[in-house]
Amino acid sequence: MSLSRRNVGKTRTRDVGRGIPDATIARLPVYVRVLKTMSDDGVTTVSSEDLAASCGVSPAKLRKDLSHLGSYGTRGVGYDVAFLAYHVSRELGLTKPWGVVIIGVGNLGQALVSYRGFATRGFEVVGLVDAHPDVVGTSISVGGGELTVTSLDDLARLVARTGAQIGVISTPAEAAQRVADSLVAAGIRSILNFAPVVLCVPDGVEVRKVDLAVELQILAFHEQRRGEKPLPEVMHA
Amino acid sequence: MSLSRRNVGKTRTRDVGRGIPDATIARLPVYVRVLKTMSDDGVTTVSSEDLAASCGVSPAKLRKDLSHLGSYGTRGVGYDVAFLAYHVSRELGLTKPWGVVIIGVGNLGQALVSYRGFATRGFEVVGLVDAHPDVVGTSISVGGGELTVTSLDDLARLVARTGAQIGVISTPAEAAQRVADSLVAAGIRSILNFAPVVLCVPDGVEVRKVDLAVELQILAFHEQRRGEKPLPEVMHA
DNA sequence: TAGATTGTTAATCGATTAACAATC
DNA sequence: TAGATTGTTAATCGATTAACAATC
Repeated sequence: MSLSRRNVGKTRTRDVGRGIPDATIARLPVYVRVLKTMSDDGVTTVSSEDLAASCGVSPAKLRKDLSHLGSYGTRGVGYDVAFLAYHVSRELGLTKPWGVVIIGVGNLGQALVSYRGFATRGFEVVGLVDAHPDVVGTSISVGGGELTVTSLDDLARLVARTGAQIGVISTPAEAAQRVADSLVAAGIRSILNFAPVVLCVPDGVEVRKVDLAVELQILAFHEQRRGEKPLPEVMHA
Repeated sequence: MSLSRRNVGKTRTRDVGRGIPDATIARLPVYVRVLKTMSDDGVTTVSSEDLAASCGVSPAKLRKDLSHLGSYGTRGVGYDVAFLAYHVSRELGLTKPWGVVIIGVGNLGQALVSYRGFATRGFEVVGLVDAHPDVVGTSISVGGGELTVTSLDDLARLVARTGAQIGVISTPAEAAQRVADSLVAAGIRSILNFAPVVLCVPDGVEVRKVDLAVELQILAFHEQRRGEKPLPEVMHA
């Protein structure tokens, strides 16, 4: 997490709108998704107990999380699903669509381009960038339309023209830092990094990292631990 | 994180080998990767300060993390890169390769299959599974060889034959829970879930979830916050 | 011995949890 | 009013940090 973020101004009684804990923010998207699904299914009201169960958290944690946003429930009744969905969405900034530029149109990049989950949750891929001359100029279908892959040299113009706010790095590790520098130079301050490298960026730029192999390695650790104990009846005799 | 994990047996003076904090475990893969890169670059010794900088953490945190594994450094000198890399790898269970089965060979699934990062970090894709009849029976090239996509009905046999320990779910949301049930029935106890759903699994099964849209939403939140303050000179006058 | 750097301690900070008063 | 459920409080737990004694 960014070192530059601190809880300043703790004097206020209720921290509504400010100083929402990072752990809470990371869970809000889950709440939004589950609430919208419930809403689509025709559910109008839900208790913290039921909503928490659907979200895979404890009711206490859910209520605590929501209390940071304000008071959107009714004691003795529960939460209005649509009403709460709206307010959590708004808090996350999902009322307007966000423009995303994807840099690196290899295997992963192309999978991301055609990932339905982006469009359905408020993100629009507005630009594709690659360094490879063979790929630049190619057309790729995104959602409804088509996008032409741009050269990395044209990134700043692309960002200015499309108003993109988020950059996704899906290049090989070697290229990632250079791409990050270009993104920052182009005015992007939110980066999602799939390359297995620690990026250096100036203060004020937010980087989130997804490393698929890291996730597998954490699973492997637990798997190994599980394997240490069992079969206790056959102690190498 | 799994509710079933607790720090039991705190009586020991040093918790080497047991009770490593979850936060530490999540960082170990980063240390391993950076150490291996350094080792490949011919670096033989490194201080906690330099290694921490390369890993994007503080030196204090790095030393604290490593202290949970044992005492692999030399005071006044630093850490032997290869030696430390080996021991952290071993702790994570990366000395033997792990078999991975990927369920859902759509866009994301195919990107995962051809992701170099798996093989290079100790994971081998040993099975591909899909529900769609058109895809079952198809051959897909993985690393060196080829794999034939199997039907979901044959999952248990596939797992038994290949000895796979980890299941990756890259299906649409609707199919994910059923796939998880099949994986558990087939004996898999480590699942990496890319579908945007909260999976229900029995105790003892470890699930990690990667939700690409969630990462973007967290970025959007911060981006929105950033946008609230600026341009203070032009207060809608 | 003097300088460097680890491994550990203790203090701080943030997140989770359980319990309950407020209130529909 | 009685029953239900939120929003808040206070206690607990775990993670981070800074400082330093141990020791190469």
